[in-house]
Amino acid sequence: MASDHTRSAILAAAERLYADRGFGDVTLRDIVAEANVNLAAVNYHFGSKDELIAELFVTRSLATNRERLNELKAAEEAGGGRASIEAIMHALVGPTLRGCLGPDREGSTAARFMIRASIESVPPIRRIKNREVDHLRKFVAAMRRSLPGRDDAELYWGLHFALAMSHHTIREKERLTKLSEGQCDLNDVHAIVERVVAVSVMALTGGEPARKAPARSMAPPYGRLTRQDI
Amino acid sequence: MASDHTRSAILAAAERLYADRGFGDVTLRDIVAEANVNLAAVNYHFGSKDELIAELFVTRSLATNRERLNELKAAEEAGGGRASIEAIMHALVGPTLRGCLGPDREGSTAARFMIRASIESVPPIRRIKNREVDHLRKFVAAMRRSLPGRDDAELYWGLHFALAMSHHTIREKERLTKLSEGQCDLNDVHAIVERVVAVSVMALTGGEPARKAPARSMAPPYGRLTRQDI
DNA sequence: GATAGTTTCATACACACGTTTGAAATGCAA
DNA sequence: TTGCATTTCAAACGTGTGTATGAAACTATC
Repeated sequence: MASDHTRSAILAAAERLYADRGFGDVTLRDIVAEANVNLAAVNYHFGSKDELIAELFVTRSLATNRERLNELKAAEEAGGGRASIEAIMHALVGPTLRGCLGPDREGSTAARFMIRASIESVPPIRRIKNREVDHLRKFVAAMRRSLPGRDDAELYWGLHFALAMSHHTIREKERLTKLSEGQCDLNDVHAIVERVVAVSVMALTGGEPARKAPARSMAPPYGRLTRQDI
Repeated sequence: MASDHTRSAILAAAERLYADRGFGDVTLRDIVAEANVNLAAVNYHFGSKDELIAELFVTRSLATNRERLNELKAAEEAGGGRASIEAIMHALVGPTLRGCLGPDREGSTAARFMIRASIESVPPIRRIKNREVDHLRKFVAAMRRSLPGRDDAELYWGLHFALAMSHHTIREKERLTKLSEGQCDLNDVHAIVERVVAVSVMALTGGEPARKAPARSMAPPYGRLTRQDI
């Protein structure tokens, strides 16, 4: 294996191109040209185009999910096993929103890639997203601890709406900017997170406002992926 | 032109197939086989595959938007030029949710097609959706009349979140059902509409609950489309 | 420095796709 | 019927695609 140079070059080039032009418009030939490697290298290193896309998405997804769970764990420990519903919602939507809208450290190709993945929904990515349910159950469990009296269905709806608002904001940020003629500030990620959390909490509790929480971000460089799930 | 038989058969077959298998998996050859017409007929009648898809989507979109504006107008007239914010949100999300989730009259292929269009986001459909901004401005205007003191940005965010919740519910209804193990009832469209409206209103006003409104639906049979916009 | 394993490379394969073509069929008016 | 426009049809076109192949280059171990 030696240096992994080819492999990493393919991953980086693919992410860059997909981020810029979308999945539909990028061919393997585009990718290998951008990466300065041979066409056959993709199938040699990844097996197929779909597996390449899957690996890109899984890597980024894992990072986000890890962040989510870290925040959740931290919030629960700080609260002696029971986090506030605000903190839980924060852990749920914060990493995704910051990862896609935030000023992320090493250039925003990872962010733009995830936005694309959120918009275009190509088969290999859809397959991975469908496994996200287990991940979300951990949040439902935390919510149940935080709001013990609540009907479970209410918790699911609250979670669902929180994801709705964060994903839709990511997906349609251009449209919202255009519609509002710039009056909605899509650059202040912190404010957006607070806003989404506030509405989510209202949806769950039926009133009273929200409060604060910390900040982090996504996008590691690519290394070899130790095969695991989302 | 005679009977339009071929044209309509293509539209019906295409909508059925796209609804069932998605845009990515259906070729022109599949469509003409299903419609029992010749391959060249598609290009003869529609010019290209993309124009066929666009026509399908525009037809259904127009119906929904018409319904939205009708409800909005009715609400504003009933209120003497100023509708309640509940009624406005209702007019915004009701037709879409009923159109995609409701038990619609003539079989649900139109509904399933619109769900697909909401999930897959193929280029000709994206192009059409981008023109929807003008349509939404009418709702912003109504909201401004209904909540005169509010900052415009707040109105845009409220509208944005309302669309987020309704679209995400349509797009992810399967996942929500799975996640909640059936505890979230995705069949009771009326209840869903009320729920989305309630949260939207809370997002806009910061508290107090919502109230009721009427019901209608989409999905006309296909006739020739008098060329117009969304 | 020969050998075995890994990686790269140019090239070709196979084929599914949207579109085009030009002729045949059909419909319609005079 | 004749003539003209519309519509249908079978067939092919051309190209862009992911993938497969088999030889060459490289690397590391003994």
